[in-house]
Amino acid sequence: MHDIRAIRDNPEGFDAALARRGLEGMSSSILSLDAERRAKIVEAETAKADQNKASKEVGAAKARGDEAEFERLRALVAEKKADIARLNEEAGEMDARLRELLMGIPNLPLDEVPDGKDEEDNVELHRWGNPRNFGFTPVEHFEIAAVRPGMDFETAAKLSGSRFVLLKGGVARLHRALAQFMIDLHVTRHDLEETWTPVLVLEDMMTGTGQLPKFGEDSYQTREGWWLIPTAEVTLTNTVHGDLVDHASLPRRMVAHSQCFRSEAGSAGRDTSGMLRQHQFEKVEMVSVTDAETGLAEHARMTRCAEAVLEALELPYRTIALCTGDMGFSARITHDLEVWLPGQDKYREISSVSYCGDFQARRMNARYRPETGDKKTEFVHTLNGSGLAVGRTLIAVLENGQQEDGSVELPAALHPYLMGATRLSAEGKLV
RNA sequence: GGAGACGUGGCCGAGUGGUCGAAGGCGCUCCCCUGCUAAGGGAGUAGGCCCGGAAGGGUCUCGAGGGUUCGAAUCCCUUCGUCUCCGCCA
Repeated sequence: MHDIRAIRDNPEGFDAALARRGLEGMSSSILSLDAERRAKIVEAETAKADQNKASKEVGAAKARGDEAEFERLRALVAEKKADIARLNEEAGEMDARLRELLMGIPNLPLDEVPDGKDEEDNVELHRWGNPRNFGFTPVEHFEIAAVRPGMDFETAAKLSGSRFVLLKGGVARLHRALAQFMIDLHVTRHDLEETWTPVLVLEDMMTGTGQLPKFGEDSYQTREGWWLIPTAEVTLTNTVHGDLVDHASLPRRMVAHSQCFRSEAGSAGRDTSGMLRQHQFEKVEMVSVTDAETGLAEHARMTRCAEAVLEALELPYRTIALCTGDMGFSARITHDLEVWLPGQDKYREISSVSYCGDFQARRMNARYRPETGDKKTEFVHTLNGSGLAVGRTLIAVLENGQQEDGSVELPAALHPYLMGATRLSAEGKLV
């Protein structure tokens, strides 16, 4: 959520930043509503102050036995009451309207974010690794002989409908091994705290990280009112929801492996074959809670943490800076990692690392008290990034390791997680 | 699922209709004393919103929302959350 005072202080800057996102300027409508609201607050509070004053005097009049004065003040208070109720309601309504308006506006891009309309305008920052020279035409993951017995879309469709998958045998084990490997890497080498979280959350948490109120269509809600998290960003980030945290405890670096649930509303027809885009998938997610001073450095660090996973798995990738038009709602800057998928002959997104500034913290009311300077509280700054999407990493490992005979050679880093197995045979066995 | 209890400031915890934004403790900040791996004494210390150049002032907040009342942390209702016992259960 945006700081109304920041908009008041620099409406032109606010509109200019929105324009970079392809949105129309909104400062004038926001500020006129804000002005109306403040005037109403003054009116309501002045009336209320009068009432409070009279109320106090009522007691005094009663105490000294001045019945006439007592009755007069009582009547005065009663009379004021209706006015106050009306003014308060109007002020509250304006406040709610302003809040709703602000809640629906995406975060502003940092200066270093490249301008652009959509993914076409993203900027590649660097590449790592070289796509293998196969000597045959590589196929997509679900077409590899070694994979077919272990990746069952038909049965999953019977159980749950489209965009689900049932993994079996070596493929299922490889999938599990990947998640374990990622968590271990982050915990032992990157010093992130392993965390295990619920996947059902209260509505306020979804609002806190920005999924609600605007994007409810993208997630699932249970009959009881819980939301299924679309990413562990929701739970990890909201660990500080409503808290005044100790500044010395920052940065807090967390990692969790969780199921994620997405309705994929609006992506009908896209990536329908294979397990690239599912309603339910696993992701290893990193979240940092820090302050304004260290936020950007933390973003670079987190990006490196994600890149390290791909490098350890020997998967070629490129790192791109999302342009203003392609960034998510809550982000001020985002770097995506795209892994090479030879079966598609394309780089595809496998991680997204975003710095949100205090945008989510305002929604969550998550603060810290600086130990120096004035003692005013400050909002924390939050970051999140995939490290990595497990299903997509599985795809990448399979496609990049595929052999002409239909088997798959597996990266050395995974061997210990597979009890020494080094490949998936053409029959789908780990050997 | 049944029964009950609880939700107070950074933390712990008192407060059951006015003198309460709120005792006390802890923590933190500043000062004093002490000259020793410490202790003691004093003062200060909630947040949001609004007005104001500032000083300062107003208003709201004791989980949230609503109600009763001249007046509510304190009474009533609703709701969210937490806990306990019983039942059930991975």
